[in-house]
Amino acid sequence: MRLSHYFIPTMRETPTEATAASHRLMLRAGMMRMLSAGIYSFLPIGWRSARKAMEIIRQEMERIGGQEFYLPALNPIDIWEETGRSKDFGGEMFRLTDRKGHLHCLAPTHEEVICSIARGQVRSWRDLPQIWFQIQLKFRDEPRPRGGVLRMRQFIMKDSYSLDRDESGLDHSYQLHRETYERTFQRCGLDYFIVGASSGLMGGGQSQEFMIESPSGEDDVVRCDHCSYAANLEVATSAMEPLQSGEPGPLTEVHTPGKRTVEEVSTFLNIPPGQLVKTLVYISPTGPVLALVAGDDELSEAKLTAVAGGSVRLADPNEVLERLDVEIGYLGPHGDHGLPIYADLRLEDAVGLATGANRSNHHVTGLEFGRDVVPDEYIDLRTVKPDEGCPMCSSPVRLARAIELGHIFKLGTKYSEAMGATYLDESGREHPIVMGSYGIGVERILAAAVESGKDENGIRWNSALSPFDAEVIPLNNTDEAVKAQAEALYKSLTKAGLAVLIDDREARPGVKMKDADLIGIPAQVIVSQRNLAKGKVEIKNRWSGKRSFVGSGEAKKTINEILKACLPVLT
RNA sequence: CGGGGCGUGGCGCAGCCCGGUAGCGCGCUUGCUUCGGGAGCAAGAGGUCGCUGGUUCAAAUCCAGUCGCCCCGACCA
Repeated sequence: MRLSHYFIPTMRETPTEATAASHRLMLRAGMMRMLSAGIYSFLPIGWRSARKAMEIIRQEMERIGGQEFYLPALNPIDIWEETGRSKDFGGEMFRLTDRKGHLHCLAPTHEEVICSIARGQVRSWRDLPQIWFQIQLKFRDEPRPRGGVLRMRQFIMKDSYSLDRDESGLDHSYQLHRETYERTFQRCGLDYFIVGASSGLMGGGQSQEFMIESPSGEDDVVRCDHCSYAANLEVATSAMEPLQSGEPGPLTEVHTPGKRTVEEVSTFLNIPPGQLVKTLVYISPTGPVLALVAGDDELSEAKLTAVAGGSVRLADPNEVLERLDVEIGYLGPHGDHGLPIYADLRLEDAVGLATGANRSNHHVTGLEFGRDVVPDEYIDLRTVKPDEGCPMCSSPVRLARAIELGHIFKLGTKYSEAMGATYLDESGREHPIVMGSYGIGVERILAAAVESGKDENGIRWNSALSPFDAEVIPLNNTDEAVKAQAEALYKSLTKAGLAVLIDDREARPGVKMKDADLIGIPAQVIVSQRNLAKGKVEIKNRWSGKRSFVGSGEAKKTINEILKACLPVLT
């Protein structure tokens, strides 16, 4: 392609709204432009990279027998009503009405469409297993799009679905995806890691996320650098020390005027925060529940969700007052509230604790688990903090920000049961199809690659995702000899099968070199009077900055060496 | 949803308090010179000051509303 006629609107200055590094560079390098919050247009070089990422994904999916579909983004709302997810997604789903007044939505994911196909066409155990995938637009009305391409309202996702006859089939399909995702991200050159995760709105069982560390990320992860333990903060555990109990004693009410928070009560009563109990009221699908954690711990809503049987939200102060007749800040778990009680593991057998007295301006001391409070269940409810012991090896863990690149789920039969997607086994008995669901964010691959390869001059693409293999740069194309050699190189390299860009613009050398570094193509072929006089062609490796001076006949070989050096390898 | 910030040529910004000719840098066009890390000189083009309404002789500027965008937060009793 000729830069004189190819549309790459680079920017010297960065639009103010871009704060994430990948966002800034993708705008400056002319890869994309924003149309509206969370909605971006891909420009030619951005789209070339996106296509390369999608092609890697496609090859890896086909390698495990995945079959590519192209499913509708516009869905009748009916299938979403069948599974109850119209309600679950709520405002996050774009909805519209057709001219006949029928409700539709723009699909945020495609389990329902897959099931609607499967229930009509998959009849027999002989039809299973299947792996169906697509690379398609997804629509989610995110409350807060951000980070450029990192959280969008319209984005490209590779989503695949496995259909199996039983759990062991699902295990196998899940494992295939796990392996193929590893290959995919390795081929994209991303330093990913895998974490155990909560399955959120998708429902179902086991789930893992493929993450990459980045300050622009939105997920908090716990990582151990000593062993390989890694987990989303929502579900991470640690080798936590048991609660340090206070002195055992009788339950005693104390006057604590105006002291509501753990900090205030702790200071006022001169009791360490760890010997207080936080009593939280959550609204679960089955009604309000009490959740208890130590005063110096924070509750993980994801963990509570797992035991409460559905998404939970903190009750607001008025709800608590109406329901329990206690002001928040003075709530305690003792006394008969008539609600299910879930207590964090650290509280088991703890004695001599302080908590609210269930009466305004009063707390109690001497609270004893087992005597004053008998929780329905002791479970892990707390959020891990930095430097706590790794649950695998006890070394201190650290917290990091990460971008979620992909997510794999074992769905089970949630959707197939709701939508009647069943098959008949050998003995003629009907069973729901056992499903898995697996996603990869295509734009996030690009953003992650840009972030991890960037330097102070711009993007450094690896060969796998680079929009072009080489850029020929005639530094002074008013010089006929320079121009002639550049053109000759452009033609011969292109003929040799490389994707070549030539900067044939009438621009000054500095401009061309700055733009080339910004765009980040791995090999730069610099043609100039200076090099010509020496009978050499200059080839710059964008990653290392190293320049080689070779005869024009060796240019292709040198470029191929650079491309090879910049090509991620499977480990 | 809550808080904060910002909307002025393609991009980055000033002007707004204190109402009166819309300005700067980059980019763009033309010419000449220049040509290895975002050139110099000269001459140009380009703006309903987000939108609506109000106050006023007069509004980018003051007031009200509205839309859009960015950042932080989203209840831890």
